[in-house]
Amino acid sequence: MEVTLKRNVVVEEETKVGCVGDEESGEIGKFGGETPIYDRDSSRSSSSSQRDSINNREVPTVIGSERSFMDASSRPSSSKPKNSVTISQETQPESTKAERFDVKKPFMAQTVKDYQSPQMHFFDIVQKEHVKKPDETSSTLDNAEEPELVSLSLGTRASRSGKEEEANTYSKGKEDGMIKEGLTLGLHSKVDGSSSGPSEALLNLSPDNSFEEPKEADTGEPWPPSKMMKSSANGEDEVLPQPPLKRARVSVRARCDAPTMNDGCQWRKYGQKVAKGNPCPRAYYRCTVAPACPVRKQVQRCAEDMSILITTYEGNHNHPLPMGATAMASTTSAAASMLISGSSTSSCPPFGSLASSTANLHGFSQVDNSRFKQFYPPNPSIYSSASHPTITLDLTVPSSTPQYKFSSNLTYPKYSSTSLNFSSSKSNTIPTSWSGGSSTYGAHFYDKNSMGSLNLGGQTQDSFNLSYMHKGTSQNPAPSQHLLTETVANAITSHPSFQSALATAITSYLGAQGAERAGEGSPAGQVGLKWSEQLALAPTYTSAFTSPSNYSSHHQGSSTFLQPPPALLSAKSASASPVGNGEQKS
DNA sequence: CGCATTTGACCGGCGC
DNA sequence: GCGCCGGTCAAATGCG
Repeated sequence: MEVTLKRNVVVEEETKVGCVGDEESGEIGKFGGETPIYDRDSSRSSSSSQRDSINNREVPTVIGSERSFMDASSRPSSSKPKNSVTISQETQPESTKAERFDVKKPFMAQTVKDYQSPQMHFFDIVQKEHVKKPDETSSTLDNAEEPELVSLSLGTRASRSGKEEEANTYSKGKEDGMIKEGLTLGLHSKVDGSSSGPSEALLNLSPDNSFEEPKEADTGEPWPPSKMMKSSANGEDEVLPQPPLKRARVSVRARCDAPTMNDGCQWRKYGQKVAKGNPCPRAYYRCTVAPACPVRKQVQRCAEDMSILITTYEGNHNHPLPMGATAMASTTSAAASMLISGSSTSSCPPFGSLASSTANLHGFSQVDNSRFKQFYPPNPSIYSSASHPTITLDLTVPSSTPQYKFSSNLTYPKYSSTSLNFSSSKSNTIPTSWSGGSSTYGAHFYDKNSMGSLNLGGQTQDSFNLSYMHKGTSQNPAPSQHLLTETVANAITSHPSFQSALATAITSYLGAQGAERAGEGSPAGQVGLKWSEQLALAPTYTSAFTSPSNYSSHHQGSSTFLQPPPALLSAKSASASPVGNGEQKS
């Protein structure tokens, strides 16, 4: 939470990637002068210190420190169902928070407004589509909608039941809020399709889960392959006996002094361990915004560069996200969707035809490998564990102004990993490029939706992967980085998922900086806000990506659309199925 | 007193 | 089958 994504965001896969470390947890604390996250004693003290730091520093941040959320919003322990998440909540800030948010409140309020309208619009569109194409959109979608939004079940099989239960549980708790959630869920389910339904699409990193998880609701949780296999077997899914994928992960590298990045969600630390590849201890957090939220995150310092904090997200939120959390969630979800669609898709039928997915993978992987390795040398260890497809978002930016270049590097054996590198050399200022892309994309997005085809993913991906990636790879096996960059940039631009990911990343990034600066009193914060606003301005795009946490669920839904949920929509649209996992959606 | 964090133990997957 | 390793659990601890 720290919020301070100061500059760079580097994406990496697992923490393993870059870190070499030397230090131990205690040392980590050194960073930032902050409390060492890992260090026990220090941590405690640190915890307090962290808290303080968070509170104090982060204040500027939109959402607030984790802790603040914890306190403010429902705690898991309390298990009280949250009430519907309403915008007001977003603002959540309690009295304490209020202080923090003073500056931002106005912005937030406005932002919320901005989002609402678009979202509403979005929902309408979605509903229309469903109505129009009941058949095509998987049955699941229909299901979801029909009853109440609540039913996430969608096409997914058994897992669904379990998931639904959780979802229900969760929703039950909130009865009041239920409706919204229901919507949210419904959307997700629709969108996601397969996915785990309940959870928000945003974080739905793992397609797999979505299908498989029988029990828990959460999709987020990791399923052992065996389980997955079983479930699949039961199910019908198109899921072939593919090797079970574990949930996709999205790792974000950012420079931060704080022990953890302030992503707007509430997290509770449940474990810490030293991973083999990195001396720096890895901290395990689980989302406490909702009691049953399956989302987990791993935080680890990069040994090489202690200032770099690698945060890996896994799972989908099954609850509305706080405003602050939206950006990150969107980013991660988008990245995940990309990953899924691009690479791991195969595992997830919903995402697209296997063939397409496979093609994507290959293309993607190739590209990455050949070209992007440059950016990120493949680290064998990284992928080794690879049961988890991982996308890395690199937020480390050398210059104060975030530049973005995308490099996707995939080395990937089983799973491709994609990294979005904002730090790269060529840079377009985010705003410029982004804005252009976003707007364009947004238009695109809606169009498609309006058109009724949800399969952004299918076509998009194909086009994206095949066209861009392939071109790059095949045609230009060894293009200069520059070419690569351009190619990638183009691809990204065209690809919704990338865009969304980029947008969110940028947004979050700016927001973070802005927050910091704001805290500092510098105008920069405003800039960040403005930036967000700009994004918001584009109704389509905005709604999808920047929507406030409250809308997160909605947001997800929207995002889902944005991202291509593949096959479901397109290829499989005919079939009922799939579940769509819409998860991915960004 | 309540709660979050810490941390050792435990579990399951994977490779040899 | 064994060991390694990642990830999670849960009792203990300490803070507010």
